[in-house]
Amino acid sequence: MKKLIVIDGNSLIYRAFFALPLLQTEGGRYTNGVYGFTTMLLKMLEDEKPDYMLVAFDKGKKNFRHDTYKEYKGHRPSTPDELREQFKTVKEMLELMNIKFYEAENYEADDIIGTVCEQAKGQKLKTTVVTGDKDILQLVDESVEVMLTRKGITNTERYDVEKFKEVYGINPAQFIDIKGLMGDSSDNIPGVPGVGEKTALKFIKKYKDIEGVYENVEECGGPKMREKLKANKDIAFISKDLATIFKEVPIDFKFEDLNIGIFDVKLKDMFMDLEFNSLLPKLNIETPQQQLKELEIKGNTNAKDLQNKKVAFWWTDSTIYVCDGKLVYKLEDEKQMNQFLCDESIDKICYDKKSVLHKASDIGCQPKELKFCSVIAAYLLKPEQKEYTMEFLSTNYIGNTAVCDEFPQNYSYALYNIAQNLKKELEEKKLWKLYLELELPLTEVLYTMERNGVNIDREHLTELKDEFSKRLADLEEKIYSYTDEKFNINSPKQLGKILFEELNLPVIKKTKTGYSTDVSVLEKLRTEHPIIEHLLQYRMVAKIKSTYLEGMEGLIGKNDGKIHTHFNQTITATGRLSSTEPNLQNIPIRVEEGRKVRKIFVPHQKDNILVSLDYSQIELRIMAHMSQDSVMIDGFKKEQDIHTRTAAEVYGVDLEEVTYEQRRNAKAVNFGIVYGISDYGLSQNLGISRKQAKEYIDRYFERYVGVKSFIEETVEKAKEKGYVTTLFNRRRYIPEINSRSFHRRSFAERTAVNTPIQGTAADIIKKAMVDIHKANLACDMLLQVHDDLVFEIDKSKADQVIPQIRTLMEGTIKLDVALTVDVNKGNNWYNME
DNA sequence: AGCGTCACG
DNA sequence: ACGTACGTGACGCTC
Repeated sequence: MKKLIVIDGNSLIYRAFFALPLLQTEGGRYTNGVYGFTTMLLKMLEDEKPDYMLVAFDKGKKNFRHDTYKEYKGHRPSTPDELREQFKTVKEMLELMNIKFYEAENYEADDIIGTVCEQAKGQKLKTTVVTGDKDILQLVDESVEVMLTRKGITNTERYDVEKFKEVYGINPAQFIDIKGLMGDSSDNIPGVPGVGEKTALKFIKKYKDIEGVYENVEECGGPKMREKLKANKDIAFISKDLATIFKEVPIDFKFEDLNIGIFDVKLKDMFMDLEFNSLLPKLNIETPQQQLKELEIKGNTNAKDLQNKKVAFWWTDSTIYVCDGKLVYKLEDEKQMNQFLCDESIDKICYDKKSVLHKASDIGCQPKELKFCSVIAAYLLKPEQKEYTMEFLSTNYIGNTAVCDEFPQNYSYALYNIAQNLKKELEEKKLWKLYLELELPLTEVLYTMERNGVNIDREHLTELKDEFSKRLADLEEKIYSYTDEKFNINSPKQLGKILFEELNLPVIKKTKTGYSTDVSVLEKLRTEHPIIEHLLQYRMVAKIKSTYLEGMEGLIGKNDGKIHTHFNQTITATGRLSSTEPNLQNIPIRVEEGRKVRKIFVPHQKDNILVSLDYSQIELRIMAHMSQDSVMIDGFKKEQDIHTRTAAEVYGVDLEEVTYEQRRNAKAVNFGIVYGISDYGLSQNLGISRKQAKEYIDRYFERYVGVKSFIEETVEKAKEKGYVTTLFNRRRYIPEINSRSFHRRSFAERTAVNTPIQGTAADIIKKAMVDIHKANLACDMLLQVHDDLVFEIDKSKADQVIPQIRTLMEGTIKLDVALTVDVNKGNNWYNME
């Protein structure tokens, strides 16, 4: 029989407060109530080893009993300040212990306890109520016992039905009749004057209940007593009502939520803060491995055994380990694994949902109710983290480093507990909605895109490769014609030696290790020597050939001739996706030669076309919305070219008069604004002096005062809170925002400005992807390139589907400036118009 | 493994 | 005096 412990929080804290000396920490916090409560709770966990636990608290001073009798508990002195502050501490501690607590408006802790005991009966649980309040004794029955604290805190007396009868000589249910007659001075329940415990017990033993007493009132006691009973009949019944625990408090909970989990690591810190040094050794936060020694592992489990459970699972090559928080089950048969994954009655927590979906697909199954993905949850909490290994998750969310490959079953158990803590923290930080409505559904979209893949025109790839190989050989020859001997052009070290030592060209920039030979340097040397032009060409051609042609070729699927990139959802600190093996988010487009690579990406069926829909100026639109800058909003409302408008503002000319040069500069400033502008950065980008760059920026801020104050406020808020957020509440911590190092602090400030913008843009397109996926349109989503979605669509359906996609993309969120989407289509990713 | 370089948004 | 524009990934070289 499973065991439930219900604790009367108010009662225990009060009792501890008055029983113990007024303990104080060095910092002046009062801790005696917390200390006594904690000691008791730890003792209960240790001695009773319950399966479930719950703590009930009173809420507010008033409850429904005041409606019938407004003097109820009227004589109670108000809670001392030294005690009041301790309730909050206890609740914080319970959070870290993963122990649920409840309070309900208009009810007392007793009523919650009564309600829980009642519901526990339906679950066939053995319940122990821990309290210092004798009123609770009325709940004692075959399945409920009460631990009553006596003097002190941990000194208790256990009341089951037998014990109760022995002490009082009546049934526990009759306790309220006793109370009705004798009243309770501490609760200010009046009762019948002149009737004490002895008399009350005598009457109730004889007549069963108050009703019985009044039916036979003429036989009771002497004439004086009869007089009092008759005169106070109403009071007696009201008193009984007041003493009766209400068992139908509307609280929402499931017993599985009350599972005893693992203490949060932070509990140790809390104990140290509270100076509970004597309790620290008791805290012995057990590792999953230690606990697993006692855990039964059921091999060759049938998936049916797991129905209706909430579980976490860990999938190794040939085995799925499933844990329901108590037991670990082992699924070794592929058919059983399949059934388990597809069973809609099983709530599943996994480590990495997207890889589970892929693995499941390999055994021909579409998992259901994969409700929790630990890596995604951890990513939203710490997006700047590089990896979310099990080691990371267990040290950070259950305070344990002992999970290891040697015992894969431990992973399922650890995961079960990790997930509870991740969820809790997501809720605390208001990230749950983002998680549940955006990131988790997006995982399925990304899985589908990865499975779809992009078809490749192999023949054309070969042609391009030949062409670029020939060009590379020509360039190589030309480069060597200027040097004494051949060298490795791809080696920056060797090239630096040739340029700056053999050809004696001026050194523009240095790297940590030697001369810099990057594009910006070569561009400045262009007029100095004819070799430079060829080097620039060589670099470009070599890049295209190695990265985009040869690199791509090796990743074409043998069976389907397609490329299946991996969209990683947990890499970027801002919320963007990333793409690897291959990276399809950086296929060349800006320079014609590179752009040709896009010709190899083609539809996989001849009646299909590729369609790309991209958000126009999404980041600047978000900046306009967030900053509420009137000039920027005006530009977008009038559908003006944003860079031209900026140039007109900054140079003080009409829109029509803006020159190409002015627009180019304005565009660079606009980009800079989104990046968290600096004069140095702008000067590098435009190839101008820092002084000049600073003048541009100053002029910009004169015209765009809303943007200026938005940037200042954003930095200010980051300094205050330590993090920044997007419109969808995605969060990124900026720890260095208060650094004493100018360099680190400046970097942090730019990050603080850029992240809400870039992150909101990421939120928006992610939402669009989820919406499009849900709409089940006649299209295959293939790629996402930050502000761009690429689809494959049947030619004959394109005119119908494209507007549907566009409407969804433009409608993801209502900003103060409209979101607009441009459409391009073609028979490959190059020919798009 | 870390660096330099360069492709994209 | 400081010395970078924001966010990524892949390649080749060097150690």
